[in-house]
Amino acid sequence: MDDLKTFELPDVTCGGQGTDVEACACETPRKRGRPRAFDPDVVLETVLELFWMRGFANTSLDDISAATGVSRPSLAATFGDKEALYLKAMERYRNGISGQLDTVLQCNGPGDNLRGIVNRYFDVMISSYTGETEDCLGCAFMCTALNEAPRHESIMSVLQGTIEEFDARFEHFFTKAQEMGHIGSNQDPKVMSQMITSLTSSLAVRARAGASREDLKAIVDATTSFLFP
Amino acid sequence: MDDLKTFELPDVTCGGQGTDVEACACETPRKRGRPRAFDPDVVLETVLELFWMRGFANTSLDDISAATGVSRPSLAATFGDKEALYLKAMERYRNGISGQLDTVLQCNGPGDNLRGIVNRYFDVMISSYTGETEDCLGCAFMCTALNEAPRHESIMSVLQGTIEEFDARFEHFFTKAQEMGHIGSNQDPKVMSQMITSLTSSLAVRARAGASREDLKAIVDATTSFLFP
DNA sequence: ATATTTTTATGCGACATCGCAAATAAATAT
DNA sequence: ATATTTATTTGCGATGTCGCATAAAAATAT
Repeated sequence: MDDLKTFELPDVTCGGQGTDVEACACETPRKRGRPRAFDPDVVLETVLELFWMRGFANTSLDDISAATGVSRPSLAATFGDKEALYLKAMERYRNGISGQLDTVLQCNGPGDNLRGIVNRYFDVMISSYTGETEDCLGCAFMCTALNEAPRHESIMSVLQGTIEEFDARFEHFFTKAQEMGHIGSNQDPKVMSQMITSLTSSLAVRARAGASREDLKAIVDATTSFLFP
Repeated sequence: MDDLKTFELPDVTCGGQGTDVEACACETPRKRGRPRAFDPDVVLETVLELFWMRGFANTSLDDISAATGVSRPSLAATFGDKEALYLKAMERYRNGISGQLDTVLQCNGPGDNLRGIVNRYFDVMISSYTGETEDCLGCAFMCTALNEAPRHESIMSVLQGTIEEFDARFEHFFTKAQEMGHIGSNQDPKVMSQMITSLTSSLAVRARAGASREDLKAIVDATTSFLFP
């Protein structure tokens, strides 16, 4: 059962987070002009929260400026226009999730079975969908990018890329799992993958509509019991 | 196999559509003042298209006025403010889908089996998600309501109601199906229902991201073959 | 110290959006 | 015919939003 170790998926480039202005004196000879008064990553985190809860169109640069304490011209100089800022915030969001999935979608030693791994995956997603506050989060892509995709080619593109990443991840995962005999040779890895991604989008919708962590876990448990008996 | 006929679900109130101004002289003694120069239902159809493709915040009353030929004050007098107009358009959308599901989610005589019924259901949903143009539609609720829900209690409420309607519909459907022995007594109707609703939301997301009718049908076929062998 | 570079602060101008108010138009009731 | 009712048209004012331009500040290079 420990040959599940070979489940790990190829690394997804995970942008350098937590780049503190002061702490980053590791090797940088410090640039020429006036130094930035804010940490771009911290700003992007706040920006993500705003877009996530209010949507792209409903979030003004003034809102962002007020919430981050960074003036509009500084935002523009650092991130570009509103769309570029949105894309950077979403890229960070996606990398954060991807990094967690890289960790969780592999075997943690013997006794770790397929159903356990899949349940861990859903724990990660449920956490990201429900957060730590009372806010109804859901998936930041589904909540905001679905809305904007037809009007912004770049947003459509990143949405498609995210879907493809999830598909590729799970198709690869279940193909490997089948090769090792953890699912029957009569089952289709593609179908298993579709079940997982489908349930994922369903959880995202329900979370946005107010479902609790427990509600979502109950749904996941019932489904994984059925899929991995 | 024809006892599947008892599958039909309770009627969902389906608002009177196609109310033509002239054709509706059936019984109406015609109201007092100046008659309306437009059909509210036709307007709502156009309004839905606008909101669907551009989202709530990105669609201005001026856009709607231009697309429908109805001036802003007339829109306000007929439908109320922007939020009320959105809700009425979405109610019409939902009723349209519900009406189709009432028809399709019941047995059409002997030879109509569970998998056939579920496939018919997905045909309806795929049609509504892909439409007849080149536009990437998806689900109007997921594309727009997920975005606005945290900021508008009424939109959150109609989103929750729609989710509950689908859940109730399929839980009832599979409970009946199980009582009649069309699915094993060891299977959980709730889980089957979750599989269907999950796949539904997945199709909606994929459609919005550009998946074709054929792409979606392939996913549905693979899944229903697995669920109803 | 002075110049150079980069970021920050302030503010203006153009435009879109919404709600509302007043005047006009088209029907029925008496 | 006149009055009444309802819809439509036109237009104004307040607000929000974005992009840009200019001035000030804070660092390094020489």
